[in-house]
Amino acid sequence: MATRTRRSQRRTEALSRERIVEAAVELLDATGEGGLTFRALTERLATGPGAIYWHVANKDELLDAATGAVVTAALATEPAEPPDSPQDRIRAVAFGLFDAIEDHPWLSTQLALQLSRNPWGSVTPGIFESIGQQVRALGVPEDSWFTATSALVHYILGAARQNAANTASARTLAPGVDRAEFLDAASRAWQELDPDDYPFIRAVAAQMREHDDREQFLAGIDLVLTGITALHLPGEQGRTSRPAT
Amino acid sequence: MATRTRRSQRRTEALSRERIVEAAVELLDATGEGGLTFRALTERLATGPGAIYWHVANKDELLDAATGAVVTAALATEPAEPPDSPQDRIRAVAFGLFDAIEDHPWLSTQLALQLSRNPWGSVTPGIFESIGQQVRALGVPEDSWFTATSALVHYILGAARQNAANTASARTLAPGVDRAEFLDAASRAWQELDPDDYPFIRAVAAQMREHDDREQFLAGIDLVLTGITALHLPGEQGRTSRPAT
DNA sequence: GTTCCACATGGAACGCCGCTCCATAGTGGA
DNA sequence: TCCACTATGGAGCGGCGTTCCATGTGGAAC
Repeated sequence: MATRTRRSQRRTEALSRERIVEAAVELLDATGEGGLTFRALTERLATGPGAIYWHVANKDELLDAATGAVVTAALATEPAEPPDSPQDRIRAVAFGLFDAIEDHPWLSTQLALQLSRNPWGSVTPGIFESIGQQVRALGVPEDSWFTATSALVHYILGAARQNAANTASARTLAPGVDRAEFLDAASRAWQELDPDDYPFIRAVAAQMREHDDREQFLAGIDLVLTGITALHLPGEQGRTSRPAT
Repeated sequence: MATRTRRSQRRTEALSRERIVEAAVELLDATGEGGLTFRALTERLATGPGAIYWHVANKDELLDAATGAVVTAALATEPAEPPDSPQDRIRAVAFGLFDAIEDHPWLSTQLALQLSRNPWGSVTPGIFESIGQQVRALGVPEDSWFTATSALVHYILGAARQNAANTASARTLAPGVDRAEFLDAASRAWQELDPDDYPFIRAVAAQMREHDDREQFLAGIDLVLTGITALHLPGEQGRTSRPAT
């Protein structure tokens, strides 16, 4: 967040970390994960590698910054109808990330990498914070905050990733075929798996054909929310007999 | 463990896809994700790239095969005490994956990549199948199988990944410092974040210092299981409970 | 026992990558 | 006016995944 309000425009347009990250996001959106190259970036910005490396340490940092920029924007967008409960706010955050991952397919991979490589960088804590604040607002006891938030975040990111992968596969494998047709074909392929090895996947394949993505995603969130409510807020829903740890 | 009963040994030892994958896993374990190189692999196997490419299409396929081999082994290992309920079997599968990811840090990244790139390859369906069969055994109605299984799988892989990232960070950043000291330091760092931007993370940082990883992991699984039970098995809420560890 | 050929091998080389180095142009302060 | 410093862009390095191809090899056919 450097204050680059100065009028120091050496060339037609000043180079800045912000402009580099912006170009990186555009490049990723346009050409996919493999399309972000320092050579492609230098061409698009009409400069050389040295100039870029003056503002950015290396490619990983650039990818992190691009991921952070998109995620921050996704977390900042306000939902259409203002949520009036913590549950609705969690759903709003979840769909914000869901849509961002669908709009930027590379984000899926990048978030996963960020979560496994340096989980406590700048991006992940932002997501945890957004969800965690609502978990707290639900009234979950403090010693369960981390568990509840983890369950929500991991489901949200995992399911959104899987959804985006379906969309991407549909686009890549058969550009003319739309998503529904792709899922239909995939569903039929799963049903031809060995019944002895994959009885469950075969059985579940049928419903894949006619499911609504967002509804499915929402159902998973509600499942986790139900678990949180039942386990930690015994007054409001079913009580369970499991003693607190 | 490899059945090398064939007599077709052209050289001192025959090259085979199996032996290549085995060497790749060893290389990944020893030198990390970046250590798997076709050059390192040719040296270790005392051969040339051409010989390897005869058995394996490209590096991605090799990584997939290595991931598949480790995951299959993890799913196949029987738990110490035989589980007698679907819940226990789910916990056993979860800990099998948890331990595998902890033993092979590269697996974390690789599973995430596999889930986002081609989610319906050979590895992911195996995991879905293992969990899904137990979800079915729980008595969950068929139209909720996918949702329940997704929630479990995504939590398991996400939480295991995060745990492995902590272990790996502890090893990488300070080889002499053990995991507890690392978490302690990280916890203190989080508590110094801006209270306005990160109130939740700050508050949660304290419990990170003294939590037990496996217990925490288990608590998340039980949370999702509770959600499944409460939402889909209204009559049997007590069934989620487990004996105190 | 000899011939033969498809399978299998390993080394050389190609193109692209991230990244470093460096000469130098522009710019604000003394 | 000059200087010190920031910022730039191009040339080039080492390493990567991958391809190509000449050559070795062992079992089947005769």
